Amino acid sequence: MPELPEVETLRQDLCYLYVGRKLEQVQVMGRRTVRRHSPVLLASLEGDVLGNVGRHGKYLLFEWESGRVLAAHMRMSGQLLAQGLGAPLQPHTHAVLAFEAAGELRFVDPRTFGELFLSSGVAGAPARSVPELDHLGPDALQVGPGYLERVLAGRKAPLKSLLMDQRLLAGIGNIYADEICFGARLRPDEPAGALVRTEVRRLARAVRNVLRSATEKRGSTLADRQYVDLRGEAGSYQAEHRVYGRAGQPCAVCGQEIVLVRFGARHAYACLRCQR
DNA sequence: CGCATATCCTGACTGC
DNA sequence: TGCAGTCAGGATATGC
Repeated sequence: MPELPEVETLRQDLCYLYVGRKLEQVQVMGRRTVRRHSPVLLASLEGDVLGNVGRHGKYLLFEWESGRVLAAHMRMSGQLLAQGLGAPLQPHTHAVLAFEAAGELRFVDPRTFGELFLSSGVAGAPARSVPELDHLGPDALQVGPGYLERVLAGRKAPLKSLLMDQRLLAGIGNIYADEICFGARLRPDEPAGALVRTEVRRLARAVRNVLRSATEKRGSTLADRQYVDLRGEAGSYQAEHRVYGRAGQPCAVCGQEIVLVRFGARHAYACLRCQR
């Protein structure tokens, strides 16, 4: 389930493989994948040249030379895969973009939560020019301590819930929320508004450090291999996870057992000795 | 408004 | 071995 580091890895590879290439043919098989508008609208991109691939939070933004923007979100099980022209279609392939002399880009998604849509906005301008994404907060790599202090003040919801709230900051999901809380030495189930200034500063540093390091390692690929890169290869940040999925294992810092903390219907992995 | 909960969906896993 | 039940959790809708 791609979060910011995985989506950023996809973005970089997409730029390398497809920017400057002409889109030859679009096929949409999954009605649910293209659900915001008629699937045939995507075919109007045929003949367009890819100018850039941007990202805001977990959204990929394909910016075409015509000025149009194709947005993609993988949600839980979506994958973007680069394949040779006409290679056998794997199950749950919902869309295929065939590029001139660059093979096919395929959207594969068993659970069909992911989506593709052509934005009513225009490329070239900042991400704000995609009106469908207006509700998102700033990209998580762009936020600093001042912003976090402002949006967390007075909030009673658990810190982890707010870190994952895309309206506050965009790009953090389940795995990195846990790793960020550990990096900041803060309890994920603590009311977010209870943080004092030095703690918010630690949080801002952890957001940046964890997301940066994870992107350098090309993201996290778990045993279910729900996230793999364009070539189907795994990331390697899972080896650096300090708490996520490590219940029962000793904390790398203090040796105390990592536990699964439950709060409401949610849960988080944490070291309760290191984290407040 | 803020916060919690149900929903979408398939595949992997658990327990009988 | 098979099969029902549970869980995974990103975004959105709705309920309080």
